[in-house]
Parts: sequence; C-alpha cells; structure tokens
Amino acid sequence: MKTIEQLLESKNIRVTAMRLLIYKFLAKKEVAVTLSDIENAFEKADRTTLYRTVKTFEEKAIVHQIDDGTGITKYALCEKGCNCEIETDLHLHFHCNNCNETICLTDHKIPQIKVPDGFVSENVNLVVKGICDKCSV
Amino acid sequence: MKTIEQLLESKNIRVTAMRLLIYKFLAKKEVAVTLSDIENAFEKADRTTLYRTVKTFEEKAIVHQIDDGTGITKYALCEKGCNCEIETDLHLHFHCNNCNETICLTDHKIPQIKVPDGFVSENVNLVVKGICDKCSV
DNA sequence: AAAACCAATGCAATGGAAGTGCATTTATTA
DNA sequence: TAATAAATGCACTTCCATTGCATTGGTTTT
Ligand SMILES: [Mn+2]
Ligand SMILES: [Mn+2]
Ligand SMILES: [Zn+2]
Ligand SMILES: [Zn+2]
Repeated sequence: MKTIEQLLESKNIRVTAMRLLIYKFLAKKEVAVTLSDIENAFEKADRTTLYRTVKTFEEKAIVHQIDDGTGITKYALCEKGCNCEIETDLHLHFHCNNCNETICLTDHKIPQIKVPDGFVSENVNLVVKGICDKCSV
Repeated sequence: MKTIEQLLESKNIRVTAMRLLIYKFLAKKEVAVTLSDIENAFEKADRTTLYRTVKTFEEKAIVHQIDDGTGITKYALCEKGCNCEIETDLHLHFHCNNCNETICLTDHKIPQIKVPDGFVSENVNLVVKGICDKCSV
C-alpha cells in the first residue's frame, strides 16, 4: 500500500501541497470530473495550476482523460496497474443523460473491434450513454 | 434514384443554392468534415450560414455528427435509409492518427455492449483510432 | 548558510470552436 | 403586387483550452 507521496515520487513528480490535494479530490470522487469541477473545489488556486497539475498527472498516467461526447474533457484516476496506453487495458465509460455524470466502468473492458483490411487499430474509445444506476431506480 | 432537390423536399427543407452546394461538398468527400473544412471550401459564404445549414441537415437526419475525440465535431452524410436515432443503426468510426481524418465504417455496426445492472444503455459512441488504409501501405 | 538553479504557481492574454440576436435579403404565399 | 416567412450575413458573446512570462518556493551546489 503506497502513500500518495510515494506514488508521485515513483513517477518523478514532485510532491506539492496542491498536487496532494488534487489527487485526494480525484480519489474521493467516484465520477469523472471536469477542470471546472476542480476549480470549484479549489477556488483559491489558479485555474492554470489546476490545469497543469492535471496535465502532469495525465502524462505520468496517474489520471486518464475521458471524452464522453459532452464537449468537455473529463478526468479520472487510473486504476492501480492501469496502463492507459495499452489497448487491452481500455475500459468503457458510461455517461448518464439524466444526471450528466460520467463514470469509468473499469471492469468492463472494450471488446475486440474488427476493422476493415488495411486499417490498423491502435486505440478504442467507447462511451455508452443512457441512464445510470442512481438515476434508473 | 432521388435528386438532391427531391431529398431535401422530402424532408421539408427548402432548396437553396447554398444547401445544394454544401450537400454536394459532403457527398464528394469520403471523410467526415469539420465546420472549418466547409468554411474553407466556401470562403464567400458566412460561417453562420454554413453552421446553420449543417445543423438543419443534422436535425433532419441528412448528416450525422461524429465525435472522434479530437475535440472538433465532424459531420458526414447519412447513408440512405440510415436512421441515426436508432441505436441498432449505429456504425463505428475510424480516426487515423496519421492523416488525422475520420471516416464512417458504415457497414461495421457497433456490437452489443453489456453494462452493469441498473444501468440502461440508450446510445453508444465507438471510435477506433489507428492508421487508416491509405496511410498503412 | 548563501547563491544558483529549476520547477511550480499565478496572472494575463490568446485562440478556437460553438452559439445567438438582430438586420437584411430572398423566396413563398396571399 | 403586397404581405409574410424563411434564409443569409454581420457582429457579438460564451466557454473551454492553452500559452508566455513574471514570481514564488523548494532543491542542489558551492
Ligand atoms: Mn476511465
Ligand atoms: Mn458515420
Ligand atoms: Zn445518472
Ligand atoms: Zn490516414
């Protein structure tokens, strides 16, 4: 069980107060968040800092970006051992048309998609839209 | 074999010079296009007109919108008989990481995607990224 | 410990794309 | 032809993403 500090250091990211706070914020969220969400949670911090922190996390595979079709990019923590770059690791995402939230379905891996001859698949983005469990009761 | 005029009229869209031109432009393109692409092709026309024309086409199911993850929405003509609203009709899209173009794989339908209990799937967006046939030779 | 260094943060500005209000032109209908 | 409605054009706005540059703060070197 790694501490957050150890995790950051293992990826050559300097530990700062801001980074720890943002990491914890993402960790306690069970849904993907936008930059605005983070902004609202840390009103004293500058947008740019938050932006760059998330980008750093993204580069170092601490978070992954989610394009759920709303036009606003969202972010969520990577699972332990998740290597976002590897295709086989890709899970699907669910976007609720009711509460407008997006979540990772981390144990729903994307099935193998056939593409025509001559095409090479490197990566797949799969977003299911509908009604989430909280909204469908 | 319908003419473009007949197609537009059958969907209660008035035939105008601009609309015919944009339709033909989309028809001769084999890839999905952005609004900027259309702008560049019709520099004498106003952005707004092009924008609203595409939106009209979209509402009337003449084109469908494609979110390929680049952050810029693209559009492509619907196939004959294609009903974009119906889930079973949804085909997948391929985005080439090399030439940056996106194409409809109209005869590659999206497989049934399982979602966890309590979730209701209404719609699926599936984009495969990689190298297209033209770039992979 | 002080100086030098580099990364992190903050501030301001930019750019791109999407969208809207309103005036004007053009086509349709009465 | 006059009245009406839709299409187009222009200007402006909003929202999100991104960058340049100055400043702060922590680390390393002397
Ligand atoms: Mn995810
Ligand atoms: Mn398509
Ligand atoms: Zn919901
Ligand atoms: Zn290509």
